[in-house]
Amino acid sequence: MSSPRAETRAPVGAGPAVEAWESLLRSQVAIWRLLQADDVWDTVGVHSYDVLHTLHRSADGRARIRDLHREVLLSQPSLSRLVERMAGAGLVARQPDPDDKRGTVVVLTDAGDRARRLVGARHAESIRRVVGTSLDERELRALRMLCDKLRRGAAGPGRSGG
Amino acid sequence: MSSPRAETRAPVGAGPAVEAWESLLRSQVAIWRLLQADDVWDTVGVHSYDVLHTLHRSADGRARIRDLHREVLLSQPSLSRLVERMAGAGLVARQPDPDDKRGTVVVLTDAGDRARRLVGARHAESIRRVVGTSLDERELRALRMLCDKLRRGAAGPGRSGG
DNA sequence: GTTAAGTTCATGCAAACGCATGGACCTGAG
DNA sequence: CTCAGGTCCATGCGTTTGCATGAACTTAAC
Repeated sequence: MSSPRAETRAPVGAGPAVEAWESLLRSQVAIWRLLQADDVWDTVGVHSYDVLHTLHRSADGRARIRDLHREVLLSQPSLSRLVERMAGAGLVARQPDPDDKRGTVVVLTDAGDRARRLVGARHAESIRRVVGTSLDERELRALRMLCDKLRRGAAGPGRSGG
Repeated sequence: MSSPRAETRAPVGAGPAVEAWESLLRSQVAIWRLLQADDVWDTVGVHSYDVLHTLHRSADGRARIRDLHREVLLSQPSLSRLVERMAGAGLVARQPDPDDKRGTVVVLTDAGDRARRLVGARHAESIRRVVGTSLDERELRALRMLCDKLRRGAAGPGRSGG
């Protein structure tokens, strides 16, 4: 009760887009907390797993650093150094790109894929427990559809200050 | 060498929960990128704004560090130091909690609220442009509903490795 | 060929982060 | 009261991050 700054507009009504984004962000934070705490990231860190996962989804388990950078939420220098560390740990290998001598191709090694599979299995179980118990299958599919649409929309327009 | 991993199960079909989460995460990353790049975080950083925003939503513009920690995706020590910096910048003030002498109450100052409002307005506009153009109002409401449900579900159960 | 502009990745450096830990305080049992 | 266990915040310390920048290369124009 009572109110400190009573004249502030839009306490929760800043428009459906803002509300949706806020809800998306908060839920993501809440779930991320659980996944990070509950899951076992003993062998590879979260970002490392993200790289391994992205490589796994790429053709032949290899991708340019530039492409990884689009998927992983990490600055380019940070990603560069992460890959360097992962290469040191034997999870990936770095090769020069024959088609573009500026490029560095990151290749998923057997050890890297083994680690990815191990962590991925436990991670998936975590997700099913945390996410899968809150929504039923119909809702999960709807959520996926909306997020996919959102992502596709963000990839194209939205660029340049309106 | 040779074909890397032809027998890997579940390339995309790891279950609806995993798919939904992955989609949520990826869309969040894509949009976050745009918002970070496009928006103007010149005066306050992203985490600082998060703190300011959370304080604004709290009763009387004040909250314990413990409560802020639940909302902001940051470790407790990092949050502690962020608040310290923000206090140094005059965005917030720190007071001992009279009811719990362990606690530190963070109070939103006028300058902090001014900064929050300024950044918040531009940020909201960014969100409307990036998020609001991809989904219509019906979809935005559906997304919000699903994410809220997800967050409520994550708050209660999901704890302890079942 | 030559030159200018754009792209891709790596490195120097300061700032920020998380983990482990410690001190102060609260809570509950005996 | 006393004592054990839990909570809350701050600090030491090594690691990681992002920004700014540079080197190497590609692309396009002339």
